[in-house]
Amino acid sequence: MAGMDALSESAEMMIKNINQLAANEKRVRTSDLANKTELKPATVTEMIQRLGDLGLVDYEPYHGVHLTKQGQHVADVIEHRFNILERFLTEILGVDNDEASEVACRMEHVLTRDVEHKLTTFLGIDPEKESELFCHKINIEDDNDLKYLPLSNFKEGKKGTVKLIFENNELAKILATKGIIPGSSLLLKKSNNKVYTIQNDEGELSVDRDTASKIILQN
Amino acid sequence: MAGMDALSESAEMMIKNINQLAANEKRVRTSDLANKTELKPATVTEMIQRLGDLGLVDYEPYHGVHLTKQGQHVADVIEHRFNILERFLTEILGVDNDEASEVACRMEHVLTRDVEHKLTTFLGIDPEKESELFCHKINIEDDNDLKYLPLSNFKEGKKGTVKLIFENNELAKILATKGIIPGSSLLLKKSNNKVYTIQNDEGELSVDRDTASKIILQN
DNA sequence: ATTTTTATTTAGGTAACCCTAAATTAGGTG
DNA sequence: CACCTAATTTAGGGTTACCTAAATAAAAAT
Repeated sequence: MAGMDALSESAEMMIKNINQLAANEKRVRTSDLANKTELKPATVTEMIQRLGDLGLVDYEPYHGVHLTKQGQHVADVIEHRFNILERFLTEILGVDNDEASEVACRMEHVLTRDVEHKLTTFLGIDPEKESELFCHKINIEDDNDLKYLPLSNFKEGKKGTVKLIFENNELAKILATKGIIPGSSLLLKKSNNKVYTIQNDEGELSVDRDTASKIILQN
Repeated sequence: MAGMDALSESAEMMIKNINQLAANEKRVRTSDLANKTELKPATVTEMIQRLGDLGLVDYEPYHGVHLTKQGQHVADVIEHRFNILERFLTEILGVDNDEASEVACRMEHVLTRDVEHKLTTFLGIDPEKESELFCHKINIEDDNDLKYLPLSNFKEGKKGTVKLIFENNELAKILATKGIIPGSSLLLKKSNNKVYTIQNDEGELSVDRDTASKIILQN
């Protein structure tokens, strides 16, 4: 390939920013990039011209840029690395969000494929499958007053995801026949503190309180 | 302080190299640095002049350099970061030595104090105590193929020791009720990439993939 | 359609990092 | 001590990545 040499951090950042602004599919304008990157417009022009020469963006003077296939690939890799690093820093090390974001943004340019892969695995993500999807979903924040509760403490009408099922395998096996397995979701239709009626894709069933206390959900 | 702006990667590398060559306490010569860094002598001269202006080295034309107190501090920080990163990459992620060394050498310039600290703690080192000693001891014993892996990446039938449990306290608490706590051991009985059935002294339980990814084991 | 405003680019400058080639200095030798 | 050689520095050049100010093109307004 043409531009197989490592790109500079600046170049990679520009590509990343183009990608982020390109969400709305139209060409990205110089001034938008200047805003986002805190660079002067003239500097942006210069950069995107260079990226154009490298075949990473399609640049039409006075009419903005968009990423070429090659450029898109670079953006995807960078974004994935950023996400992985950010997750590692926040979830594993407990670095706070702003700092994690900054550090990840600097480290993303320095990761190798192998380290990226190993980190991904470490985070419990299957590198093969998820790599593509994961790239474009930054869902680190969102909810996260995620509560873990046994079904016995769930509120009527609430939907949740089964996270784990305690104790004996037998119970787990029986529940499994009704589609109640870790990872599945269900709705608590009714409960009166004695009988818990739940519904999922496969129908309804009722369990006693003791059983309910062994099914841990996340709402 | 004078040079409180972040140093460039090049500048930091030069300081690091000066420090490494200064083991034998005498002044470090231009040609030694040129050799070690793979830069041309003229380039080295230019760099160390810049570092001199910043007060990081004491430079006497034609007679080499040595680090000032300030420069020594920079070198110590960088070296510590390098060691920590290298250990993390090799011991925890299982990256092979050469690559770990290279990546660590690029990342060392990008770590913040906080991340450095948290990583140090993560490696089981008390950041306060060891910081000084650790700087100068690269004791990456090749011992072990001890890998840290999330339960979600564990092989069926494998036994392991729980090293840590990520993320939320609540989950950790729930798992603890079943004896899944850091330091305990467990066996992954079955897994199908969706449901993970584990066994320990206190019985069996099943967890979903997401939960499994938050339980880190050492085999 | 012409003018005005705004966006963009070009031109020209600075600093960090790299280089080669030419000058200079230090140190060892006869 | 003068000389030679090897180490070092200076001089001059190139690229990247920034900048400001001036020129130009596009878009908006009249």
